[in-house]
Amino acid sequence: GEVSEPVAATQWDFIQNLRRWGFQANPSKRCKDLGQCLSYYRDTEERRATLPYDIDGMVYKVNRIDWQERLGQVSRAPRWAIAHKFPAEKAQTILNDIIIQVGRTGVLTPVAELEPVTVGGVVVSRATLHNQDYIAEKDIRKGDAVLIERAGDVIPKVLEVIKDDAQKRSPKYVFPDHCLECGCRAVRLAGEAAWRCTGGLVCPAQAVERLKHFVSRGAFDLEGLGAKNIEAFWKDGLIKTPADIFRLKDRESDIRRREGWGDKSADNLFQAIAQRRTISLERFIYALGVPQVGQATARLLAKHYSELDGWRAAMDKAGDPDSDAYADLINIDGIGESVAGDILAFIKEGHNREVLNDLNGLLTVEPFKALDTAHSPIAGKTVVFTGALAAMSRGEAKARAESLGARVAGSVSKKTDFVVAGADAGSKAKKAAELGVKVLEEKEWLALIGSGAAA
DNA sequence: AAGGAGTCCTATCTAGCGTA
DNA sequence: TACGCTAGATAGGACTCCTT
Repeated sequence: GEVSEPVAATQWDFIQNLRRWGFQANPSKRCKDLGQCLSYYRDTEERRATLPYDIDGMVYKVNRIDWQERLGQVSRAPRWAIAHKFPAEKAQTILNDIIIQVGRTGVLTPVAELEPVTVGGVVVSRATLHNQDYIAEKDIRKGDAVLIERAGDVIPKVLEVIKDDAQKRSPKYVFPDHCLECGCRAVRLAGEAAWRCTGGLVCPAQAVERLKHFVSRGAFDLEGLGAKNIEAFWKDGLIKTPADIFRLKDRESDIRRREGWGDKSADNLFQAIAQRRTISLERFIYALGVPQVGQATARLLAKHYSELDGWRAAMDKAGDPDSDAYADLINIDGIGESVAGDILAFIKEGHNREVLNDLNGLLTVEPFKALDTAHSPIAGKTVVFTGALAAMSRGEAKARAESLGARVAGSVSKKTDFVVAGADAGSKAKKAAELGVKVLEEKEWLALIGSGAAA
């Protein structure tokens, strides 16, 4: 922040002054050379577990502030300070069981149930096993002792099985060839890693996951109706299909009586639902949960077909692979045979047709609106966000950039026009520097999009 | 007032599709 | 081949609202 006079001439005195003024400061030490730095690093790593808070590493800083100023900074990273992170913490535990989760597209994902163990200050009890091949490659079996790690200090990962020759192991894990939720046959298509349940909307797990997707942020964005409530409402028969959400008002008294529900939460829910009776075509298409059709692809379809009725009519015609309608679909930049196949199969399926017809009478789907980007300074540019922004959430920043006609990408490449770096910008800012991509600080970015005035 | 349940958001990884 | 997009995984912190 701003100070009326320099706080100190050195980093060390700066911290001492802060302490004198009553601030709490992290432990620190003055070192005279690299060796002392590394030895303090090792000391700190040993003390890490006993600290009352989590750290993932430490920072070395040049002590003299006039030297700090002289060294300056490159893009976002100061040349007078550098982080030294601890290696990811590992832990050993027992893999009690392998369970199978069913996703909204029917993908069967194996998850390890672990004997709870503390890794880096956090109790881990589950970890994804990704797919059949992952389990086979590491020869993971029920009851094994396993080594786990929190990758990037967040996601738990099973690294390897710790083999003990004396120990008798359970038989090799056999991946199920049917869905454990609905009993339907499961298939693994050639060239794919995943097994899929063939039950479609008949499978309760898929039906619920589809509903969760329908109300999620990028889709209908119904606050007050998250994953837990969808499950509960489904179980109690309040919501079986997406259209039921818009008929919930008929069951209002049931909902107000529910445990954990008061007037405030019920009012909020009904208000959110009422607001979403009108929705943009791109959100509507995304909400359907067609495999391989995420936000970007839904937008392409909305843009190309403009209106819901037009899109549905075109998809019906495109069922014939020799039709012009099919050629038109395939010709959309970003849509190939595989994606088109999933869309057409979805539209053809009976349950999905019922859902679409049902929703038709309950909702107003707005035609696609082209953006007015004539005066936008960032129209057509590709931007990547990294680090934490102070002024707004990542989602908000993304929406703002997109509403101004920019594309928001997840990783930095040669095609990136600029990177917006918030606090703690990491590898992406580094990559941008390597590629010579322009890096904007948050302040510069806000100035560029003229956010000072905007609400 | 405190505690708990639910939601939202973010981080990272694996895998497959589509385009240039 | 490089890159963007989509999907499906787990955990934790901030926040809101309900119950006790």
